[in-house]
Amino acid sequence: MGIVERKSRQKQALRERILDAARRIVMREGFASLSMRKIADAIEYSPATLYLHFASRDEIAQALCAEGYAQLLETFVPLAQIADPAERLRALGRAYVAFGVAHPETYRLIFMEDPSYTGAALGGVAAASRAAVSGAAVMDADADADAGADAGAGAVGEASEITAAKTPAAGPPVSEKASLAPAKPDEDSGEAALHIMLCALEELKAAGRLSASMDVTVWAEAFWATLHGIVALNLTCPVFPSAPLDTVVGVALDAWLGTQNAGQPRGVTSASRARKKKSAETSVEPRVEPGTKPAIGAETNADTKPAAKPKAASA
Amino acid sequence: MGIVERKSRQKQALRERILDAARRIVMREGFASLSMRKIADAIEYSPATLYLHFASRDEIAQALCAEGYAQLLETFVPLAQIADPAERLRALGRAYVAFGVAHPETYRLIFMEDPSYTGAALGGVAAASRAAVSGAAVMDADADADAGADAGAGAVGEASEITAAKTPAAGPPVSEKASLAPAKPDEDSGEAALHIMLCALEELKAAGRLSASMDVTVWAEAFWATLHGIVALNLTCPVFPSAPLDTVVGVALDAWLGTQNAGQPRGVTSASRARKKKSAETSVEPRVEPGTKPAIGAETNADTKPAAKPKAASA
DNA sequence: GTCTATAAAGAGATAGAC
DNA sequence: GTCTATCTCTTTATAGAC
Repeated sequence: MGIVERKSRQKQALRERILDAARRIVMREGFASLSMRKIADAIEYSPATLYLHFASRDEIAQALCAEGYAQLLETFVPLAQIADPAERLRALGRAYVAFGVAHPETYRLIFMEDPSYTGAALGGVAAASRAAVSGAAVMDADADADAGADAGAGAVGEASEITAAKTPAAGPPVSEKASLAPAKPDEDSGEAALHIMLCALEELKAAGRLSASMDVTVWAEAFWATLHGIVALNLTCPVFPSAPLDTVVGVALDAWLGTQNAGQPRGVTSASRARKKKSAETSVEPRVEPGTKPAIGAETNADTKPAAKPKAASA
Repeated sequence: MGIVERKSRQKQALRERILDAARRIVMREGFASLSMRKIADAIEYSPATLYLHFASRDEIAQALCAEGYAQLLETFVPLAQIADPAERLRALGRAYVAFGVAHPETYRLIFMEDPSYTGAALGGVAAASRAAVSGAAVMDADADADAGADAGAGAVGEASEITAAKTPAAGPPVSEKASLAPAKPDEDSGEAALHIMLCALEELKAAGRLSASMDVTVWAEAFWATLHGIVALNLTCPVFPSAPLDTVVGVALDAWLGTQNAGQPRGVTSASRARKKKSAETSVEPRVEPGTKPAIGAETNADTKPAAKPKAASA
């Protein structure tokens, strides 16, 4: 029986190579210019071979999307343990923007390209959010969010392994993936990511720091829209952030979460912070260069913004 | 000389027909599937003819963008006269979202497609905004604004000229072009539209209703990003507004402009309004069906959301 | 499983006749 | 100015040899 297993492994390996190549092409040239031929060339196989592993270009795109959602979720998980819900939301917001800026083409693919891609991983999120809002008490949800549980450890530092483990398609080694659920790229990581935000919001409301009459889901969607707008404009509008992106994000967070700096991590008064914080601001997500002008943080494994325009198909 | 004029007119007419056809195709099938051949078929000319009027597909796209910006500006102009700056910003925000929802493919083309398209009409906006912030007093520009004159006929009244005036990059005296500025699609309507918002913001600050230390430009950009995010998610994310879009927009406006309903047009208290206003809400822009579930207002000349996915090029 | 070869469709853009 | 005809290039996807 070892033979079939080996073959299965080989097949799986080629599948991964295909996805790897596809991911690289998307990051380099944008999703629009991803083609079966390019993938085939990149992995030095014939185009026909790809169809033995994926039924169509679209299926590859879906797989890439799932990876993207998982990747985003990974940046969220370690932040889920921040105690203060407002501060946690701030961190999540910054991480979200940082993710979009660091992986422009991935973000584009996931959130700005095709409704069917965006919807695929978010299909049940509406239902999920409603469930969270209605029934479950504030904290019960993080039962599945084991990340936050043991995270009782230090600030952000400890949980990093958790996320590291859930890397993409860690497939074989993961054994019981249930415990590491958020890592699986083929799971609905998108919902999980939004769920983290929703939970923080619930706590915020429970703490009385959000109008009791406010519909949490609506608030969350509007908040998300703000973050998405910042990322999207940043990727699409060349003149968008005339000020450093950090500043814009800060203003937005202040608008949504109030100007209070209840949390400890930042030591600037809200008033002075609102205007020009380019210097003192320290972002929460790892590896952010505070002084960077336009980007929030981009060095790690970042998609390079394609020089070639991501148009449909130019001659 | 009448002959050359006639020929010029005919040439111009064909140019318009080309653009008309292109616009229809974009609205029906999305920009990605706009091709020279389709345009040629639509107007019953040969593809080669198109190249006598436009150097490339890209040039046609640029022209469509300019039209789109002008269209957006037109919806802004009548709102520019709303006296209270906060209320004006609310109206502008709602109009912006309504425009995006009513003309999804146009909005996509202008703000979500290619940076070069988005940047073309917004090139100088950063500089312009800075100029507005620094030098000119809040109201000074309305001297030369006759643009709103004919437009102002309708609903909101008299002051529309004010904003219309500041349309172009203010730099060279507006003189003759200013008169018809908002209508001309080939002018930088994009800047003008954003400028209207910027002015309202300046007034808001001048009225002391915005933190004096706040950088207006940053605030404006973040505010814009929120609106853009709402529209963009609405167009791209199938599950986005779980609540009526109106509600989400309302929450966002409350977050940015405070919860006060200083203006008169809406008769709901801010508290009750924030949660479920699907019924009582009356939007400011014309022709808005209050009861509509997902859309803010969509019947007039709306792009139909293409059934075919606006992907790159599917087989 | 993987290949070569190719079908079928579509794109942008141009040459040159009229 | 307009057309026909065509070049060149790209794409997804499949058939059938090996």
